[in-house]
Amino acid sequence: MTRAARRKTTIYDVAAATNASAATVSLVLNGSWARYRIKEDTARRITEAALRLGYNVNLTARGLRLSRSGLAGMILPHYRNRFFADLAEAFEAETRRRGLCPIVVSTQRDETVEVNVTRTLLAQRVEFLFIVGVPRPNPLDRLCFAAGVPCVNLDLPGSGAPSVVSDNRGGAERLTNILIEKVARRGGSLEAVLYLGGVAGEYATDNRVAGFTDALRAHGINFNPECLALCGYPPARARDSLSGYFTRHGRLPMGLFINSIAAFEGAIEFASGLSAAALDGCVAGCFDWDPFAACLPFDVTMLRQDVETMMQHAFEALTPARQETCSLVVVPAVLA
Amino acid sequence: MTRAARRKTTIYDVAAATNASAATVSLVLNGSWARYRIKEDTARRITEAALRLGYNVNLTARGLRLSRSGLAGMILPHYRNRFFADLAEAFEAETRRRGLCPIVVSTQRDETVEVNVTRTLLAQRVEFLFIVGVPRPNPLDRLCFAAGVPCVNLDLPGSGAPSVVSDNRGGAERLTNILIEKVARRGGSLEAVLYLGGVAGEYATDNRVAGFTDALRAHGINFNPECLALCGYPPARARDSLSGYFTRHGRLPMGLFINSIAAFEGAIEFASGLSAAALDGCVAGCFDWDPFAACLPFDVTMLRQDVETMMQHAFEALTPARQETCSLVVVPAVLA
DNA sequence: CTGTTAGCGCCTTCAC
DNA sequence: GTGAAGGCGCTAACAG
Repeated sequence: MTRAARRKTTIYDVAAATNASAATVSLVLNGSWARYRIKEDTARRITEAALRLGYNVNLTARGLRLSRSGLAGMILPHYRNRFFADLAEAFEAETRRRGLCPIVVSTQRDETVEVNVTRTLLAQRVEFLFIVGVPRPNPLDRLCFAAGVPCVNLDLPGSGAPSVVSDNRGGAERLTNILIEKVARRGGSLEAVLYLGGVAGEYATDNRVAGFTDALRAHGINFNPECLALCGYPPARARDSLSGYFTRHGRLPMGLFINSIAAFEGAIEFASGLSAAALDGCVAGCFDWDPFAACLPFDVTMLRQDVETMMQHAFEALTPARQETCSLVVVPAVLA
Repeated sequence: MTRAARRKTTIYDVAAATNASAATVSLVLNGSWARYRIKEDTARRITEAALRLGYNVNLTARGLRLSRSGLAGMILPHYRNRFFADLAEAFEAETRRRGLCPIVVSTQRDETVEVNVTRTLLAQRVEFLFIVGVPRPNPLDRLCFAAGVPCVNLDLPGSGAPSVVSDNRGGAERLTNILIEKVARRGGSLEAVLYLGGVAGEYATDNRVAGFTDALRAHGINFNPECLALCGYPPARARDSLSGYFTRHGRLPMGLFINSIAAFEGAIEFASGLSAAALDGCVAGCFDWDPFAACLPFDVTMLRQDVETMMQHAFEALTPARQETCSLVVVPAVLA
């Protein structure tokens, strides 16, 4: 039989092969045959035939019948950093544990793609949807609500559904305190601490900056807006920004608070062109984590977003009651 | 109306609301109404009602009817390096371009998970499956074949389906030549070139080692098995292996051929504890790429697997004729 | 131009 | 213990 001609084997094929009815086959193959007191022999015959014929449930048909697709959806910007990659893997693991099939789709931060993908996933009748790293998730939340599909915003919050985010502010404050302590121990000036990367007006950046300035103020440091280099996300911007600082001050900042791993990449790119002497005595903290960055010959403390805990809260937020409240769960970040 | 009570609106709802039949609604909503010369007014009425009622196709039902799920599957080990992450994103992009919905699932290199996930995806009736980075893909290929679902092995080849892989051997040879040239220009001994990482007996490692030794031989270097530190994949193994070399020889190798990004991570970890003097004059080449690694203060040349081209060949291998041949396409790697 | 009919493969209820 | 029947939502063929 040629490959193209073959139709997949159905419960009817199995039924015909065993002189049983499709209903019996269904009962047996779903394990609920004991409840119907089907003869053990019949059950065995059917199981064997199914195996022999290479039977495989058609989850599409089952989904239609049961109005449950067995699909779970997640959309995220991309897989190219550890935070998103880990989130995707944690989601898949938990999803599989629940007997569902994960559908993770990246949207490259394109709003049109976000909407289209959400529409597609809803049309596929995913049983719930996690919306990760979308700055304005409300339109997507509304789509889910209209479709009666529970959803949760992760990483970036929205008012249209429960949200689970990292403790950007508290984490940044903690990280800054570590930075301050290190600088002080080296006898450096606390004025010379720079915040590098991120975008003003953005949820994560704003909160991290708030934590940063909280810590500075608590140490009696009169805050200077020039300490903020919110130059955006692309590594090249961070590189150029740090380069500019270096040119203006003739040296690196004593302490460097780096907004995220992308900015850190840019900082490293600039630093890699400097002499060892120029780097000496400089300490850094980064709100984000990467295994590569973790083994660099620089004094850098990294904060990791607690993906496991976030995922746990996200799944808890799927219950109908929680869906109504649109609660905001803030998960502490951990030192890497 | 409470959320739980709401049933999703179907074409029947739209039909009832517009005094049309379900078939007409279906035709209109699928855009093929012009072909059936449906009155423009009717079409408009139906379109409007659909929008107003928040109608959304049920792709499950459509899939059942058409025996086409609209789903495309890919399994891969994980998302935690750029090669796999880029592969996943390229797959998604191409898949969406074809009007399909991508399902990418990571298996953590667990054979049981690989089989279960493949089964699930086949049960979801994916229209084809890409199998990425599975050392022994044949069992999975057979499952797909039995289900009549086209599949392609990517990154690691198998004899049960067409395969698309990087030119491990040629790429490694090219990279080694660059390494040799650099070492020679610095007046270093070509004997002191080390291959670090990977596992003997494994497809990718074996081919890369072959390319490595090809290049050495072509330069008249009498091959020494001690130049091969096939210590495995975990960064810590590479770190310890390099540390051992350092202890034995009192210095780093002049040239370092690194099997993959994971080994590079380990090498960096060890190197970060060395003085600048100890690093000076040492050059490295890595068969793999990472944006972070690319901006480190080390002389390292990196080879990137050409994900776009691989993906292109993979999609071409989906045609029935190509499925029969189980061909092997070897895609050149590119300098990063 | 539009409605009717007949399933796609599966599961559940209800007879027998 | 097992089979028959109905229907999940959609679409393609065929009537009108």
